[in-house]
Amino acid sequence: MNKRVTIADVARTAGVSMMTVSRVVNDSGPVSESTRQRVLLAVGELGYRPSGLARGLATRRTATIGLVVPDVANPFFAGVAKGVEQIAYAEGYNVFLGNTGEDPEHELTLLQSLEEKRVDGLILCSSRLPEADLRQALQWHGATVLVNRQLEGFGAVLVDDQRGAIALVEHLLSGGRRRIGMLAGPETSHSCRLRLLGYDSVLQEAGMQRRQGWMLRCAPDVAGGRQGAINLLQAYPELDALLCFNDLVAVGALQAAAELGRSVPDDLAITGFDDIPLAALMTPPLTTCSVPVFDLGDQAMRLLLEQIGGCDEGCERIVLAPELVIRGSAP
Amino acid sequence: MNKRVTIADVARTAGVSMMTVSRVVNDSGPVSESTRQRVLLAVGELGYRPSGLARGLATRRTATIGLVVPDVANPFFAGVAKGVEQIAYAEGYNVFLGNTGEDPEHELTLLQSLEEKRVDGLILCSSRLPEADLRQALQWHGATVLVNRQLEGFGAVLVDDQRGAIALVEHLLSGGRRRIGMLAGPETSHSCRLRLLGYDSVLQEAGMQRRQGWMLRCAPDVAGGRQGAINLLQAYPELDALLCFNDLVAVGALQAAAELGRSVPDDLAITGFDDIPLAALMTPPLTTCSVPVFDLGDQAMRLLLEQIGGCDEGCERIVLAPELVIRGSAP
DNA sequence: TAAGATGGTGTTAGCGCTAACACCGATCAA
DNA sequence: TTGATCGGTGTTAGCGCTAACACCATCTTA
Repeated sequence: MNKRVTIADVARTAGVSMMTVSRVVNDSGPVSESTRQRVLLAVGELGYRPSGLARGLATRRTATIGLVVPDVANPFFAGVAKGVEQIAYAEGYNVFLGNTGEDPEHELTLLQSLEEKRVDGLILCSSRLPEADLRQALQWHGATVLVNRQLEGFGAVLVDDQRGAIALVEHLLSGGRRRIGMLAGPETSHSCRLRLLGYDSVLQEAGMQRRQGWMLRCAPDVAGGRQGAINLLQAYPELDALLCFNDLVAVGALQAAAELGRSVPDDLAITGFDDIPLAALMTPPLTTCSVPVFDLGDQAMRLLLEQIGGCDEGCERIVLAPELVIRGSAP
Repeated sequence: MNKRVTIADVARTAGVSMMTVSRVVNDSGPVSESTRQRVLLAVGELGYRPSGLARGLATRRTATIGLVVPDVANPFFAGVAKGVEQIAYAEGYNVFLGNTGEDPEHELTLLQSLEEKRVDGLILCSSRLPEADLRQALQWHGATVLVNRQLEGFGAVLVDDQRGAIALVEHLLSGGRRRIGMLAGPETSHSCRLRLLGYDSVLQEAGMQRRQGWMLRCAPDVAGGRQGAINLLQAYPELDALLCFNDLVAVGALQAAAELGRSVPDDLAITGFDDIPLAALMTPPLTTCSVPVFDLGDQAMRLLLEQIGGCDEGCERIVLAPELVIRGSAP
């Protein structure tokens, strides 16, 4: 690994000034065809690769955005990431994908290091930070868009979680279920709060307040769902339906039900949320609420681009509608 | 968004030189306790965040490594990523996760942009690039470790794919299957080549050459597996087993089998590879070959650290053993 | 007491790049 | 003719940070 080739080396080789090389490389400003060729030749010969660090320092742009998610292994976020990337790459931006592992502390350090990298923008999915910490962490960032979370003054792309939960619970009620438990997600999850709200409101309206204890929180993944369902079903065997925070949790619940000898859907109905690809593949396939994940990412990136563009219009709030998907786990 | 706070602002506020601020912020060199406090106060007051760009330019280190995978949504790579991240964060490195979407061209531009970002190291998983392109793309990179792919002169962490495939095929044979088809992955996949080799070698030894056409390539995901299986099974209904490139393909095949009215495992055995979490959750659960994904990432990062450390010992090749996992889809 | 070591601080000179302007000859309109 | 305009090129001055050294008090040690 010899010393890196710099723009000065190229300039010397091609017999022009550094500025001219810069013009050729970035296609900015006029350069005669013959010098352009000479420069490109030198670039190829030497294997010159401009330093993004130096360029970023000089231009105050890095052509990079940060995308922070709680769990890359969750297909939900993988979908969002695809949406973001598609637009980003088309616009010449790189995407720096960061994984917090559902850990707020890690989320904080990640946000900090993205700030030090001087990313041009930030998309933050389902932040698990308390509001005060979140606001503090974002105050020095430039363009920022939140996904699945809102915060006064920031652009956001959201799902109408409450409506989704309402649809699911109403569906369960119409299927004759009366003792509906809920496996909720993290307390700091904005989506979870809204889904709980929806759940409660339907029960209230039907004149059947939620029984104390029928709601249990668990980690928003398969293992968490399994353990949560076991705990919940052993404590309250009378439950005839489980409204799960998301599909992964529902998959865990499905597993737990099998282990406990409860048959789904006859004996116990189970619903998820998100409609990840896996949902349709389970036995029985999951009744869930489909969320347009790709659009979430896509819209978030568009909003971010507006903010970066500076037209100050990127702070709106976009709400996407989820859609009830009825399958075998709760027909 | 006011002008950014720089080290000079902090120095002025604290009444010291920039160098002293730098010493405090990086904890390098001696500083008296009283000035340290004064500087930290100023840092907090102004909300100073050092510029990684400027620092990287000055130190020639970015404390960042690049991790390139073909598909973040594949739990296999999510597992590898977790392994990499754990070690990386412990050692103070950030991980820049890049997704090629199985597209070689995108892979090239990604590698290029990582080079421009001057990452300190690169972990490249299951590269889909032809050998010549790959070598060319890596020649200017510093420390590099490959996962699931080998290339003369580069450190690599591999799975003994051939042995894994052999174990699977022998298991199928011992279960009485005689007409074993294969749903293979991309031609450029190193793992795929080895698994094919294993498959052929067992058949050869058993004196039963693979029938022309019993091998079909498909995209290495659920949709690809489903379509591939439909094509293969319609062309060769006599097949009594399907050796799938990976678990996602096997899941697709499972779907296809159901659609075509073939019962698994009675009528048709199906095997996967990787043992992603989903594999155990299918109905029937997948017989597969378990790969220690977390270790793959973990070892790759260790190797990379050795290379970065410069002890020149990071170019070994580490081969991890897969393990046959027998479940319902091929008992 | 002179010669060194040590802790604490500042100065200088880049790292590799580009914004902004300056310059020069050629072309063009009035 | 004069001045304006424009394509093509170079010069200067940073962007924000740190390596390397210089400096000056103290404090050792023989």
